[in-house]
Amino acid sequence: MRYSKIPSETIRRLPGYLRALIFLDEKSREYVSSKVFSEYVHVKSPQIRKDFSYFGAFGTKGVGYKVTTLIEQIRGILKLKEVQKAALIGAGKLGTAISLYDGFKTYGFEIAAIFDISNDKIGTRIGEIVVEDPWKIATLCERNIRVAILAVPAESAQETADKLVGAGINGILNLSPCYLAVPKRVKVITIDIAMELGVLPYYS
Amino acid sequence: MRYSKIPSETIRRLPGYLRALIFLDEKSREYVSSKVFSEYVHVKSPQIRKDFSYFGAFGTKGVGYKVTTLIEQIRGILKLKEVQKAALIGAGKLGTAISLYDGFKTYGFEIAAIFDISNDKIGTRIGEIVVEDPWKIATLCERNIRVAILAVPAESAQETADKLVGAGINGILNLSPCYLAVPKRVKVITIDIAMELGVLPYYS
DNA sequence: ATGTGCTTGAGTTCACATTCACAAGCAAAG
DNA sequence: CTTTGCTTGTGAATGTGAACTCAAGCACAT
Ligand SMILES: NC(=O)c1ccc[n+]([C@@H]2O[C@H](COP(=O)([O-])OP(=O)(O)OC[C@H]3O[C@@H](n4cnc5c(N)ncnc54)[C@H](O)[C@@H]3O)[C@@H](O)[C@H]2O)c1
Ligand SMILES: NC(=O)c1ccc[n+]([C@@H]2O[C@H](COP(=O)([O-])OP(=O)(O)OC[C@H]3O[C@@H](n4cnc5c(N)ncnc54)[C@H](O)[C@@H]3O)[C@@H](O)[C@H]2O)c1
Repeated sequence: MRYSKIPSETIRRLPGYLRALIFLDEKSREYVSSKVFSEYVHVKSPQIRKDFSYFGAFGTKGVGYKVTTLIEQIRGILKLKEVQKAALIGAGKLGTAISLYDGFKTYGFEIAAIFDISNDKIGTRIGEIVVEDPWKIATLCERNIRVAILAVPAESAQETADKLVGAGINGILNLSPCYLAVPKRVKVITIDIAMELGVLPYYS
Repeated sequence: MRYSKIPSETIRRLPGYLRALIFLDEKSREYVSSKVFSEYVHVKSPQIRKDFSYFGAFGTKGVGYKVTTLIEQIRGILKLKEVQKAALIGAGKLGTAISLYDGFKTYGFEIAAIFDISNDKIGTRIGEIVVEDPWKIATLCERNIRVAILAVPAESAQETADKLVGAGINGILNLSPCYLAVPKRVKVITIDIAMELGVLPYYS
């Protein structure tokens, strides 16, 4: 069947599916049924089948889904097939940890540029990448970088976001505890680690 | 009116409301209407009013909500009134950044203990806190620590979570890219920063 | 005291997401 | 070839949350 609209919640679950599938692939598992997969991703099996069915029918009845084709399908849907270059703004404590983190490549991201306003940091190397002056953010578009990770202090987050928008970026992962005002064409995801902790005591 | 069930989405929004209200309070704003508040939290105003109304009627018609009482109310609902001590497990790159981060106190959290398995780290100080051997995790309960932040490698995440559960913890913030199996009484929140990035290209 | 303007609180409607249930279908064995 | 057992894919039912609306109510001006 052809679905006209895909629930945003389905999209939100896909990266989690991808992560689990890559894990299964590394374990050389060839096929997985929605029932078994359910254990890995903590999503009920009818939900998993429905999610996949929005994009077509790529399972085999009686057998399950082939892990490698599923990985390819999800990569295709999420546009993660070719490596996406990302910029990191703010090489402080959190920014440095992130720039040295290798978990981004699971999703096809590669940190390709780092910017920081501090003179102590400009010109130094973090891993393989030389830290640049923020005015060079304007060159991101011509360097084919369309995604940015924002790890600057909250006070500077909006102005930096404005620069990024001006540079033609179309996605921002914001790690500061604040909302960013951006044009509709730009997608922002905000992760406030401390804020997430805030709900824990409620459930205790 | 007395509501029997509070939507989980409402609870999820409360820490964001709290953050914005604290910001307004610092700016010495005394009252805020749902319309104005809407701009700060990016939630539509009828939604905001409904969320608050689940817990009672603490607004004033024609005027809005008093910022300070709202802060107290939300702190009460989320059980954030008294300071909650938290433990950090894993003093690596990410763990160190987190332990030096002061944004947790907004929500009444204070990192009160740090554990790491590396001999190079045990006994050293991060900020004011001395890094301890993980076997001491068992003492958390008697030290009145009920919440833990998990920043160990993914391979060790489950075993560490088991130790934490054994120590009587009832909330875990998991920063590793994996699911944790825990008893129902323990609430786990997993934040996989890289995974969140995964949806960005889809929306480009 | 009365009117004006604005905001809350909540019942109702609407939209979206999850779950259910089962026919359809493949694989492997007999 | 047929049977058996399991799993998919999907319409329909259910559940959950968001949005809309508007009567009720407070503050302040007149
Ligand atoms: N450290 C954490 O664990 C943690 C956790 C959650 C959220 N955060 C958030 O992440 C952000 C960074 O935190 P941090 O602990 O790394 O802070 P930090 O002070 O260690 O680092 C901030 C870095 O940004 C640079 N910077 C400042 N203004 C800039 C600008 N306009 N352009 C480019 N670079 C600029 C500074 O030179 C510094 O190197 C903050 O918004 C913080 O609230 C941090
Ligand atoms: N660095 C990042 O930006 C980043 C981003 C997202 C997620 N993560 C996740 O956070 C976790 C930590 O990442 P990191 O970059 O800080 O790694 P890291 O290797 O720098 O630090 C891990 C620390 O955990 C300690 N450790 C290992 N096993 C332990 C155990 N059983 N008990 C106690 N301590 C133990 C190690 O000694 C080390 O100090 C990983 O799961 C990683 O996937 C990191």
